[in-house]
This record gives sequence, C-alpha cells and structure tokens, in this order.
Amino acid sequence: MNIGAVARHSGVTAKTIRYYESVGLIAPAERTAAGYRVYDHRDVETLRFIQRARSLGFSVEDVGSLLTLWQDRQRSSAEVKALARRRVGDIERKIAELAEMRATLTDLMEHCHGDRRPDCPILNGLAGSQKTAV
Amino acid sequence: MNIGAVARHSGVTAKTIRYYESVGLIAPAERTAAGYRVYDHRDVETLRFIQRARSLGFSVEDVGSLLTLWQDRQRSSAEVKALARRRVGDIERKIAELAEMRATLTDLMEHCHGDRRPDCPILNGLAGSQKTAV
DNA sequence: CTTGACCCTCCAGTCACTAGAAGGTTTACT
DNA sequence: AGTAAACCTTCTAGTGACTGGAGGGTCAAG
Repeated sequence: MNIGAVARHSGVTAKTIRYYESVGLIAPAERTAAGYRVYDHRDVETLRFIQRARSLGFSVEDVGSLLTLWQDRQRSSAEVKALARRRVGDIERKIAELAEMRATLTDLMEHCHGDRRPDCPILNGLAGSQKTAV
Repeated sequence: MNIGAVARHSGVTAKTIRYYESVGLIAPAERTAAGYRVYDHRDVETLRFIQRARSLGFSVEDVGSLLTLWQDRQRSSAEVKALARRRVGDIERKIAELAEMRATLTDLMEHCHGDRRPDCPILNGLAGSQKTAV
C-alpha cells in the first residue's frame, strides 16, 4: 500500500503521515526501490488509533505514550486510565474557562443595545470597568 | 514610562508588547535618544483593553478590529455586538466539542478497571470500536 | 567606576500541521 | 514508444501568538 492508499483508509492525510514519521510518532516505513513508502493493514490501524486519540485532544506526545501502551501487552491499564483522567481534568478546566468567557461576553452583550448609537458597554467593559472584570 | 513599567501596569509582558508592535496591533512607540520605547498612561489603558479582549478569546486580529472600534467615537455599537456574538458562537462550539470529548473519555474510563491487568477498554476504544466512536 | 537592573535587536523554538515548489515514478491509454 | 495524469519524493517556509536566549547597549546608585 502506498501512502495515498493508507491515507484514504486511515483518514490521516499523506502529509500528516510523513510528518508523524518525521517526529518519530510512527516508525519509518519500508521503501520500494524507487523510494516510495510501503504500508500494510497494521499501519492503517495504528494511524486510526492515532487519529482517534488526537481527536480526543491528546497531544502528539501523549499519543506517543498511548501507542507504546497499546502496543505493549504487558502494560497496566492503570497507566492508561491515569493518562485519560489527566486529560479529562484538562478538558474540564478548558470548559470552565470557556464558560466563564461566554458568561462575561453575554453579560456585556446584554447591556449593549447594538444599534447605530456609538455608546457600547461591550467596549467599556473591555476597557476595564470593575463590574465586568473576569 | 519605559516598557518594563508599562508591562507591570498593564499586565502584558515587555516581550509581548514588542511583539504587538511588530505585528501592527499597536502603533510603534516613541523612542528616547538611546532607542528606549516610551509610553504613557493611555498606552497602559490600550494594553489592558487588549489583554482583556485576548483573555476572552478574541484573536489578535479580532482585537485589532475591536481596538479600531474602541478608538472610533463614531462607530455603531452594532458592529461590536456582532463581533461579540460571533465570538460567543465560537465559544459555544468549542464547549460542545470539549463536552463530547469528555463524554467519550469518561465513558471509556468507566469501563476500565485501572488495575494491573492489560485489558484496557480505553485503548480498545481508541483502536476503533464503533460503540465509542466520536 | 563598577554593579545590576534595565533596554535593544535578532534568531530560533513552540505545536501540529499545511502549502507549495521542484522533481522522480507509475499506470493507463493511444 | 510516447504521453498525460496521478501518484510519489524531499525541502523550505508559513500559520498563531507568543517565549527564550544570545549578544550587546544604557542608566542610576553607591
């Protein structure tokens, strides 16, 4: 399988696959005489795994750890669970932060009539009034 | 006021102030004979404005628009409100996405006993089982 | 007159790709 | 055999929003 085929099957673009190889997330692929990278169905699975982990917000570095754990039959599931738990904590902090931003913004918006008049409480709020401080 | 003082008063680091100048977000500062940047209390206010807007997740480009609107005494509040509304939309999409990630991850975690046994539903889930697909 | 705190510019690195240039290979069709 | 399209290769550079560091100049106090 060439890189294009594996890209289609895994959902990871050819560019990104080369990138993953260059940063050591995946092992360098075998090559044909002409220098083309060759893959098999296990590589497709690995790339799918990577893609799902990335879509869950794991960093490429985290995915590296997960891959090692995935491929190591001896690993304890506690390690994986710990990694996942940290990740959930990160996600929750991020959500809380965004919710706070939204609250501040909607609060500012509620006081803005949003018409042609130049007086705008949103800008006043951004300019530093205490009552809307984050 | 030197850049260090304005940094302390505005909460934006000196590095970042220079960066903002370099990308045109703020006007180039006046200089002393020795080449030191000189600021006044209006610059501190502008930088505070920028920081608050950035902390609400506006991109530097958006902050540029907001700054223009802030400094334009003739502008309508409708423009500002539209920008804020788009931003709230962005935030909500982001929150929804993160909530989905969290749901998938906690779901996977609930089925992982987290002891020393290598059987781990998180990894199995990441490897592509349909029932935990995102 | 020296110490230390401050300032300057410029270059490189971060993260996770993505775009594009310049060129080689393979496949299908005529 | 020729050719055109679709593939592949490497390389460089760009994204956003900074951050770190090198290598140097300036200023105020003691």
